[in-house]
Amino acid sequence: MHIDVNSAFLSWTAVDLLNKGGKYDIRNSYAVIGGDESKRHGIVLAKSNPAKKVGIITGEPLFSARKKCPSLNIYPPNHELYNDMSNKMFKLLSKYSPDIEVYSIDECFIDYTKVKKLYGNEISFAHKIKDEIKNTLGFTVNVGIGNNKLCAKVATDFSKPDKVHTLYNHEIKEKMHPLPINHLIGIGRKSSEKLIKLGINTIGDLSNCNPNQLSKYFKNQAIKIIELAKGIDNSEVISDSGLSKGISNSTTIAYNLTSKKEVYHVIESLVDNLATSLRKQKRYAYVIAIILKDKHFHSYSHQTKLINATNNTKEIYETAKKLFDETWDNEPIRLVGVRLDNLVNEVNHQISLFESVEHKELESGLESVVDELNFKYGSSVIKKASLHSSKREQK
DNA sequence: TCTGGGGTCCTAGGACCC
DNA sequence: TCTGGGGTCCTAGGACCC
Repeated sequence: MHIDVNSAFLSWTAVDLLNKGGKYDIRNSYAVIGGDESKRHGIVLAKSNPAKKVGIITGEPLFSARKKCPSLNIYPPNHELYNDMSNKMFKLLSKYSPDIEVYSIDECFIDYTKVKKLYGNEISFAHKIKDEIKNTLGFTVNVGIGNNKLCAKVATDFSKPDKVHTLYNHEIKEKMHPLPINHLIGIGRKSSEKLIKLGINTIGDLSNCNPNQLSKYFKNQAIKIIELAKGIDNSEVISDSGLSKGISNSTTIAYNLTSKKEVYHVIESLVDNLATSLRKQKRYAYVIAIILKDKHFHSYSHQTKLINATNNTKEIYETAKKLFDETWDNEPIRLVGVRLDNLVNEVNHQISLFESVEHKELESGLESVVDELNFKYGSSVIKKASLHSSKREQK
C-alpha cells in the first residue's frame, strides 16, 4: 500500500490558513507554493488542482507560471509546518502498522500483508485511513494498492485527489500498459526522450521489448527497465530506513559571487549547519564535497576522502575551503553546496605523526558545549563571530 | 524578477595492486 | 622483434526521486 498526500505543501498551507481563521480554501483557487523570486528561489514547489488545469507544473519558474495564469496566488513555503504535518500523518498511520517505510516527507509504503489478518480487506482499510486522515488532519491523500511497491506507487497516481486505486498483477495489462512511458517510476525525462525516439511510447511497448536490442541504448539498465514495465519489483518495505548515507546543504545566492571571501562565508555557514546536525546524530563523515553552480547553470563538484572520519566544524570547513580553491574556475557562482558522505557511527582515530590529540579533543569538547547551549536556549544563542559579522555586513 | 533543495543509485575512467 | 588480466577503490558527472 502506498500513501501519498495530494499536493502536499499546498494542502498543508491551505489547512494552516483555515486553522488561522482564513476565509477560503486555496486548494480551490489558482494557487501555488513558491520560493522568493528576489532571492532567485522562484520556482513552483506545489500547485492546486485549478493551477494544474491551466498547465502549471512543479519545478517551473514562477515567472512562467504567472504567464499561464496572471491571477495566480503565490504562497511562501513553511518547512516547519510541513515537517509537523508529515509527522502527524506518520504517527496516525503507525497506530495501524509498525512496518511503515517513509519514502519522503509526504509519502510512505505499508506492507499490508503483515496486518491483513487484523484489519481485513485492503480496499476498505485504505478508505478507512484515507478518511481518518482527512477528518482528523484536514488534508486528503491517495492510496495505491498493489502486489509490490512499484505497482502500489503507480496506482496512487491514477487519478487525484482523495482516491483509492488498485493495480494488482492481473490488472497490469489493462491499467498500466496503456500509460505513457514517463508514468513509470524510474523513467524520467532523459529516458522517456530516448525511448520515444525508438518508437517506445507506452509502458506496454517497453514491456514487450527485447532486452538484447534495448541494451544497445540502455546498457545494463535495459533488463531493469523492462522488468519495471512488466510490473516486476521485489524490493521490500523497509521500516525505519532511518539514517541517511550522506547529508548536504546548499543555497542559491541572491546575487552571483565573484570573490573567494564571499564564497568562504557561505561555505562556513553551510558547514556549520551540517556539522551540527552530524554531531546531533553522533555520526562522522569520511567524504567531504563542495558543489558549485555557475551563472550559466553549469554544476560541478570536487570531493575528498579523509583518513579519519570527522564531525568537527573547523576540520570540515578547512577541507571544504581547500576543495573550493582547487576547483573554482573563477566563473561567477550562483549556488554553493557542501555534502558529507560515507557517514559512520564511530571513529577509530588514526593519529598522524604531526597532530596533537589534546588539541583535537579540546576542540570537539568546545563544539559539543556550543551545540548543547544552542539546543537548550534556541538555535543561535552562540554563533561564530564571523557568521554574525557577515550577516551585519549584508544588512 | 527565469530556472530550489535534499537525497539515492549508476557509470566511466583512472590509479593502484597482484 | 612491446605492452595480459583481474580486481578494488576513488572521483566526477548524470539520471532519477520527492
